[in-house]
Amino acid sequence: MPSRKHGAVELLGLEARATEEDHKSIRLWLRLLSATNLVKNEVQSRLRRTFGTTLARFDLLAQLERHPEGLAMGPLSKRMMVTAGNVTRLVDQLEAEGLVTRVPDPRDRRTVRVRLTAEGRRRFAAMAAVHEGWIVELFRGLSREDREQLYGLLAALKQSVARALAREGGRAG
Amino acid sequence: MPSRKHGAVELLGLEARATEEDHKSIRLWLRLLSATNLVKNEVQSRLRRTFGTTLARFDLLAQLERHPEGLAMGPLSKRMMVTAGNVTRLVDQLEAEGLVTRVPDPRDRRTVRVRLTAEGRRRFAAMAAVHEGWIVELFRGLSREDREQLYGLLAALKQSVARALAREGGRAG
DNA sequence: GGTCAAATTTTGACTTGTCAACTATCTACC
DNA sequence: GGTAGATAGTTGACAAGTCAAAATTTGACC
Repeated sequence: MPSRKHGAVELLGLEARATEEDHKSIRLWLRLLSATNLVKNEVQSRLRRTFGTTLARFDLLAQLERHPEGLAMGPLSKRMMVTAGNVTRLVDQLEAEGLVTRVPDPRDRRTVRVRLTAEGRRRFAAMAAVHEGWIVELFRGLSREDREQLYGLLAALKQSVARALAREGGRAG
Repeated sequence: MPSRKHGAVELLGLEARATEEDHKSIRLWLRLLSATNLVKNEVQSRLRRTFGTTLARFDLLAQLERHPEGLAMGPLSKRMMVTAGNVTRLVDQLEAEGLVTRVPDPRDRRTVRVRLTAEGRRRFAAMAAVHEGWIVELFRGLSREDREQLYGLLAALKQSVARALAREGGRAG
């Protein structure tokens, strides 16, 4: 039966191609992770050497700087993409250093708003300027078009993940 | 002096445009970080729920799987992009679980080669198949062209960072 | 052949992160 | 207005990461 044999060969071809595509997704993910780690490790090490601080603290200050009215722990942890328990302790430290304050919310006594102090704003501004220079330098090898394409593709990736999680969530909970 | 005034306006325009581009680099970096964290947090949580393991251990096993002859601590830590001190303790745990072994190198008694045990190979294979499915699903919303473009742009980014570090290293060390 | 610097791994002290359990408060409903 | 369940934050136990200092071995040079 030549037609059956032909069909089997085609099926095998399809399967091989699918597997090939799957491996490509893994390689893409590994490359995404390693590119990010490359930048992150470098920024981390420079923040430490130059300002004696960490990326987590810098990130926390950056979030607060964009919200002068302050942010509650919950939203703050969402924006930082870490758990609330982690943020609690970061805020403890930054509060002890005098860079942020906890302001009780009169409307809801469960929540606290975290705000930059004047000193925190001053210190962050100094670091942010230098930090921006580092990033510009590290990304300088990409053309403006490359940067814009990458920016767009990362948005598409975030959407892709969000949709996958929605499918998952719709099924399970 | 209209020409001088005109020049000043042009200069201002250039500076504003430069600052604009700088901010775009920062936004690109933040988006890269958040896209990566999105995937990483999800994979991390699934590895935990499904297999009771962590991304660090999974990654370590994955590196060893690609090197059946074993890897010394140094190269292993470079590939995982973490410090050797960290890898020492991860290997301690995986060795205690019977998934890897430390093999002394007869050529150089300072180094140890870390290898997968049969059990380690078996366990990793089971996890890797499921893991690949997760990644494929999370990246499914990107077209094949998008994935290939992203793959290329991430390579360009890694090169850009490497060149920036080389410039830096050439100057400082 | 001895010494001194470089390389490899480990260890200790610390920060960042997770999860699960706990406390306190709020909201909705009876 | 009292109770039940959801929501906000903190805490404890632990995993994963950092750096710097120690221990051991190697290699090169005099």
